[in-house]
Amino acid sequence: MAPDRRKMIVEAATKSFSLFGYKATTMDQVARLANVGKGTIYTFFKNKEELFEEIISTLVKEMIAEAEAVIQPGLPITENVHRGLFRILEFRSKHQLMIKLVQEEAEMGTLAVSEMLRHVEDEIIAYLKNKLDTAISKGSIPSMDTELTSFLLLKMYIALIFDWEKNHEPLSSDQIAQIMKVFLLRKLPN
Amino acid sequence: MAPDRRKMIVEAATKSFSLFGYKATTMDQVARLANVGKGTIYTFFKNKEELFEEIISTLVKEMIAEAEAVIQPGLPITENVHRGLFRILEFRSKHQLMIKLVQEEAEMGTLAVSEMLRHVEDEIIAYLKNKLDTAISKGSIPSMDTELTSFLLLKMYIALIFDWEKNHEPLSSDQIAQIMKVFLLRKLPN
DNA sequence: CTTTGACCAATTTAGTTTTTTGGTCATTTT
DNA sequence: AAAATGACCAAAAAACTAAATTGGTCAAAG
Repeated sequence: MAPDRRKMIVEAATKSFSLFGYKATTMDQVARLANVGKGTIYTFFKNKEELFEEIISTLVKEMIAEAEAVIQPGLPITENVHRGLFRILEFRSKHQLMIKLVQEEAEMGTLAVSEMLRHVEDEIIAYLKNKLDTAISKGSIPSMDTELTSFLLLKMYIALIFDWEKNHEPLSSDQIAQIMKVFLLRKLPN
Repeated sequence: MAPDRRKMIVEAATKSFSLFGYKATTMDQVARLANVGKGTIYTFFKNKEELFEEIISTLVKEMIAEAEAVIQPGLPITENVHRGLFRILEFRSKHQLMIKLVQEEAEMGTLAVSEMLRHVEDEIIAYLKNKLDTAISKGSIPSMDTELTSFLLLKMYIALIFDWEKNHEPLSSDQIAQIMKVFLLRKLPN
């Protein structure tokens, strides 16, 4: 039963990134936590950033699995887009690694972290766009620029959930759902 | 012909803030540029931040004057809101002081600057809300939550004009106008 | 062939000194 | 007397330095 070193490394790194952030996580620490020599890490990953990438990639997959889990085929597409997006942003604001990374970007502006968060955003938009394209081909919503719409939907959700609350009473899930419908049921330029 | 010292101070400070940003502008420099003893500044302004506030307040007034200048009473409200907002964001992205402040916030995170930019945003939203309230009372657009709508409109504009361009071809003014119409002509929850 | 940790250049941090800064106020100018 | 000034000060920031840490390598061990 040779231990799966790669897996141990990824688990150790995930834990450390979640706890201390990207910058404050040292490769020595990851090696120690993973019960592995430091050099071993470099047989699986070219460098620290690539290890980080693998972890974020897993996180994005989890995120999308979460979204898929709340989507119900019987419901209208507008409701499902809302549920999925809402779940993704909930995930984003509850998941320890995400919390830590967002915090690190805000207060230290670590470059690798900014790039990774941007990448996550792009993945969410791509996922959303895919859903919209399918819905259009099925005739559930009018044809539109799905790239632009996905982009706007995500930006709006982020603004409504994270920025609006800084000055106002939080919006109910229903209110947010209504706002989104305005977008999906009207034709946007394409 | 006693020189208007207050005015000279404000002009010198505006120039210096625009050129070097808030932090890098020293009160000594402002005094020198204004041909005034340093103590004189403090007979007009309680401190550096209050001087900054006065300048930003003037800038907001200019901004709104710019918006008013492109608004034409004959046009539909949706067109006018688009014109005004577009002009405001154009101003924001062209005006030297604004450019410098946005840059300073991004790369140094100066607290006083963040607060001031937030304040500017709030003023724009308040201006917009006022326009929408008037339009509703005249029956030009359906009744809606104007605070929320103004907030969303501004956030969307910023996303479309500044964020979208990072990955995509810039949108035409017409495209942006269309997106905005979707918002103004449909009832949002209130 | 895989794994390792001592090793190294390069970067970061911590500790210290020096300089600069916002703001005051006794003195000067008008 | 009222307004304006700039030398002055405590506090904050910048510059400098020494010390410690880091990501990554590689010869040796397993």
